[in-house]
Amino acid sequence: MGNAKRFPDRDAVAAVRAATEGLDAGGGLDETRRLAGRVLARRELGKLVFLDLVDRSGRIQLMCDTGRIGELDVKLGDVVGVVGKPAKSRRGEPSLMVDSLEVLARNESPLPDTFHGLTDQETRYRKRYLDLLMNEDSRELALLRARIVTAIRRYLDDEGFVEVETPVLQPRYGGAFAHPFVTRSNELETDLYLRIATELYLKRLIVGGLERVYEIGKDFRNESVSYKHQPEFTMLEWYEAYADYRDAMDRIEELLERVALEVIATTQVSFRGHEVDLKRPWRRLGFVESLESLELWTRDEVELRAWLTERGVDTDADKDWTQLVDHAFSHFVEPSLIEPTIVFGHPVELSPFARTMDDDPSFAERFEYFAAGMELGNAYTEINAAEEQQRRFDEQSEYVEGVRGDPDYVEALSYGMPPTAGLGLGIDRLVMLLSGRETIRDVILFPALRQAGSGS
RNA sequence: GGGCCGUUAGCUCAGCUGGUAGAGCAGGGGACUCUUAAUCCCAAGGUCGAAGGUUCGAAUCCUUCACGGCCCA
Repeated sequence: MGNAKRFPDRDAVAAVRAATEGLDAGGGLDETRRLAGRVLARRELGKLVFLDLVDRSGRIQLMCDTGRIGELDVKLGDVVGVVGKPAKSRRGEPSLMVDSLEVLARNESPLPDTFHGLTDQETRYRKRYLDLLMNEDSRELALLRARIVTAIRRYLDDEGFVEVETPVLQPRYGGAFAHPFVTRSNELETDLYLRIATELYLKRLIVGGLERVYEIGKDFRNESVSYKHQPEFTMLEWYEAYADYRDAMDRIEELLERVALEVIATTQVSFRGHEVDLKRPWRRLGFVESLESLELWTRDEVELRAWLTERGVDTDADKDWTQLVDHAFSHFVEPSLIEPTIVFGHPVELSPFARTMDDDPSFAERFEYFAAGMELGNAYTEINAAEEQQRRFDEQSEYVEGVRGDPDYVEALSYGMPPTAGLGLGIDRLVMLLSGRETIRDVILFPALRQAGSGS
């Protein structure tokens, strides 16, 4: 006992529960089922012992007549394999009448409270295995996240996108405004950056003729954490040749509506006190219009700074108009975007990879999309001319300290890139929205925390 | 980075105005053949996050630090 290396021909707990459906209380089936999982409750009445067995699909009661099957040597938390017959107890509880029970793994450590579960946030994050073990919600959320990612992949695969992988370790980082993590390659004798975006590599693949590509993977940003920020997070980026940002708008609406219906069977979600409906079409709002309506739109740096200061915003960290307008938008507009909203037509200065509008080159064919006051992602018609990209890199390095061009990327464009639409989607935030979880740490199985002090 | 709150048994929590540590669950022993937070009896379980200070005396008051949570930047 306890030495088994496998337990084959297992049924899911949920399947056995379903099999008891038609039974009367006290009734049983004459068919043998095998279950395995963890024992999470025990109620003893002399020679009759009730155990609760939990597997990934659910929970079921085991009835063990020790007069018939012998003494049980099972502790709470042990992993067991059982053979028995589906039945209902006299009280009508779906059960398995156990014929034999085998301990497959021993629990050597005291379990958290079986009634309250594990509620301490810190312990839930640091010892996620205990959280998953004790809290059904937590298990369901992990499975929900997997279903969301699978549904996204299925949609993109069906639409002819190719899933690819691009470097996490990059000699030059780019594709977003963010501070990178730096590491070192001993063999290559060079510093490398953990990617802050996959953008520039994916577009090289469009140059190479892959036409529709996507990547779902981790990006890394060496910045502050909050309920919607973690240093490593999961991002979807797709690039679609022969399409522009309007095509991307249609596609993201379609994707999110479809994923919601597929995974939670509704487009209506509740998040941070907001009721949100992801059903298409979403509201569309011009970037300038969004600020004009708050009397916060101006191209004049001094004027904008004064307006923001008047409204109690500390602009000390904003070095130029670009940062001020970004600050104004994220402080005043973003939190108000509750229903799904596409905000389009950003100032060109904020958008170094986006093509300009035909009727006004000071604005870019770009949009960001929001729900429940939170940005979900960003998209644009990609610059596909090498000279223009180089010029925009040069302009950018005037605005933003530390931003440099990427000659290798510009060279790739010089070979000709089809007109292309690109889009990014924050997977963690989408999971937050669809699950109603209020912090990103809940939807990431192992969130980044400070190293535990001697105290805990 | 700032403000507020928290940290007591493996887990969930009490602990009053400063008087020297409590319960439930889990774990150990025992009773019980339809329980489901099973019930009942017995015994055991603690560096009160850490360090320093005030005091005759500190889980409790003060200071610093660590970690976490919420809000703000």
